[in-house]
Amino acid sequence: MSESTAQRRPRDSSATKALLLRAATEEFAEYGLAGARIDRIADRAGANKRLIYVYFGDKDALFDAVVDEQAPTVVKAVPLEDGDLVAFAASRFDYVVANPAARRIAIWRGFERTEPTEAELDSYRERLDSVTGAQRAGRLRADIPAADLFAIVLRMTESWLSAPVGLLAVAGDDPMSADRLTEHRSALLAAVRSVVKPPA
Amino acid sequence: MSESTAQRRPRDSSATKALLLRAATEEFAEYGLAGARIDRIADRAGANKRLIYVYFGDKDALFDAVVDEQAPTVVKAVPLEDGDLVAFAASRFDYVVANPAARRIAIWRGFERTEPTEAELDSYRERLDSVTGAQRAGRLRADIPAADLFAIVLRMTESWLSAPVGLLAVAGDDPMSADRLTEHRSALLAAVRSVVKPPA
DNA sequence: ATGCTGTATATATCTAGTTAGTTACTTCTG
DNA sequence: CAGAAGTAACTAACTAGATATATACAGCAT
Repeated sequence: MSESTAQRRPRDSSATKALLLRAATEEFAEYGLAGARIDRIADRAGANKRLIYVYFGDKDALFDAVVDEQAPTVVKAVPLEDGDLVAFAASRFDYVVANPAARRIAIWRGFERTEPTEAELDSYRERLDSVTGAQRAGRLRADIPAADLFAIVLRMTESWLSAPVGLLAVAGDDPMSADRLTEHRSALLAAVRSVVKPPA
Repeated sequence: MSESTAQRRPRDSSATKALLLRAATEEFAEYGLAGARIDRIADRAGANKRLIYVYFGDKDALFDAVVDEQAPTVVKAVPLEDGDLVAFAASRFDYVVANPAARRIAIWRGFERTEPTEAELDSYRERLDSVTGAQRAGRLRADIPAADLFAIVLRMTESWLSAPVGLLAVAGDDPMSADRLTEHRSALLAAVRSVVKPPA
């Protein structure tokens, strides 16, 4: 009977590997490194547990694989051009709304791991250069160091999504509805504009 | 020999309980709920594991106890008076620098748990009222809803401490030195001032 | 001595990682 | 083109070590 019910997917190692990575991303996003369960990842992927060890190594290596895939994806999806931090904030907000897992992985990564990769360093260097350039050109305020300004704007984009549940609960109904998100988005952008504008 | 080496503390259930709670706070801050180990908590406290179950119940209940103690402490330490969000930001930044565990617990709590307590709701209500009042009085910009403004400022205070390691790494040397923290503090307050100022 | 505070030790459950296989596909050979 | 031989993808069942929780016992204080 298993032949009729459990339609088996054709054998394809790279497809299976991709499914596992996807499942791992969800699982780690939800439970973190320590809370994630290897068995659950295999189940989510509809694949056998053993294949995780074949394709990725141990649990830590799998987590690394997830992080290593996530980071460049975000960087590409959320560009920072000419130091335009307002556009950056808009883009990042949209991205995080659409991909909640990305933010959670990033946070957990910050908790569990410490060493940034070389690619990561490069991408931050690039972003800081962009900010510094815009500061020199007078398009961004220059009384705040580039790194500080960038860090502040970065966190601002997550304010609503990482707000304490208690705050959201008293803030009115369904803080995550499409309308409410749109409302917050404008608020966020107005705030970012105020922060980055060069003083008159 | 254990009698001679391990100078025994006099029996005092409430002192032991407090030690356990303290130890649990550190442990949970460091590893999260799933990553925390009951044995390590008992060790840290220099108390017996069993007492955790006697005084608090199971692991989850212990985590709740930690959270329940943490929240009011932060609220008291970081006041919001007359909707003065700049002073609030300064105070919160200082508090979080001094108590890194508080922030980590709060984040983990946001991940693992969902239901806010009634006391928590009250404290957020109070804070929002304070912001709304200041908006009406023209001391804060009113084009951003109180909840959004508060959420944004709240996250801004953590920008530096929760910044990605990669960013901090390329931002110059020792981002957590006293001098650097002072520098960021002024940057933060300047940014908050810009955000909350009513448009001219 | 009696109840509260504390300890040492057991148990039962979980879970990461393994071992030993089976199933499907590919390729070579007559 | 059959079909044997080889290989890659996959699976189920297991193990060794952790880990949360429970039990049985010991000392202190009133």
